[in-house]
Amino acid sequence: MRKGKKLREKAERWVPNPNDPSGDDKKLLVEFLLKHCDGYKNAISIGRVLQEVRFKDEYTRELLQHRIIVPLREENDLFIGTSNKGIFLINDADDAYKTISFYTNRIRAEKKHLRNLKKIAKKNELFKSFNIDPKRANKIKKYIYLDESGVPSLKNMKTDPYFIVGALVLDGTDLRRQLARKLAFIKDLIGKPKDYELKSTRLNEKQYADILRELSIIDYEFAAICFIKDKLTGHGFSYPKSFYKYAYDFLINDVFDDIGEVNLYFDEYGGVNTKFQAEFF
DNA sequence: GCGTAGTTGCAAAAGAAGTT
DNA sequence: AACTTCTTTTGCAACTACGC
Repeated sequence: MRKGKKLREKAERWVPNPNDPSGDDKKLLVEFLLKHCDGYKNAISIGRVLQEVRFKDEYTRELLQHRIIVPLREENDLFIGTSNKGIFLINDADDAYKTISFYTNRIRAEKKHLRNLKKIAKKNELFKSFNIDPKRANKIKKYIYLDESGVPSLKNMKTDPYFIVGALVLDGTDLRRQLARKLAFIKDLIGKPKDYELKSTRLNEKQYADILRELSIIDYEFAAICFIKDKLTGHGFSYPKSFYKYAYDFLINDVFDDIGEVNLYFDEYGGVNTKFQAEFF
């Protein structure tokens, strides 16, 4: 409980930037929240906030969000939580959890749409003759991480019936940084040291759920292909090297959209790194 | 299925700042 | 001075979740 108290005290001490024209109204809102909306159980709708607080300026619902609430969320000493009941001041773990869930679900829902649109765009070749502004294209860098499971050989089918290749696609460098930060946070969350190597087999169910929830906020794309060796008839599959190459060709072509610059990261396994990477381009 | 909650992208308009 | 380009302001519309 000590931590919660600390946050509250920080909010009490919070003062706006003196040359912020909305500073006074921000302070009014923070004071109102401290008095009436401490914690998610005391959430109050923006409509009621507008009725009860004597702001200096006139606000609509959205204007209050744009000018006051959103900027306040960039502050470090307090956070205005949200739920379907209204806004409130975050004080303890429950409050934070409520708000994190709210955002996470929202983002997940939007990402579902994003994925579907990308799929449809690809299927219908919408981007085939689409030229992105070259000035901008240079700035978008993609990072694709590739990894496989199993071996690309048809030799030991009983013990090793599948060959799986997977790709993780990240847009831009700041996303990479974001992911690194997130992983550090996750290790902290499940009580592991910074240099701990995350292995899914070493996690219990709760840790698994926590990690998936945290990662779901990051905007990555993921694709994987599973080859069932039993069902493979083509001649080329009997050669591990061409099988391997075919698998990654297939995956990368599927995962690719032809925008911007690409960096490929292969898993170190088998020293294939440079050799195969060279063969793809 | 409808209404209400918060949130945010979008577009239009207005203003600011460069450019020729 | 005229034109263009960028930024800011502002309300609308759309999204999901949830309760009825």
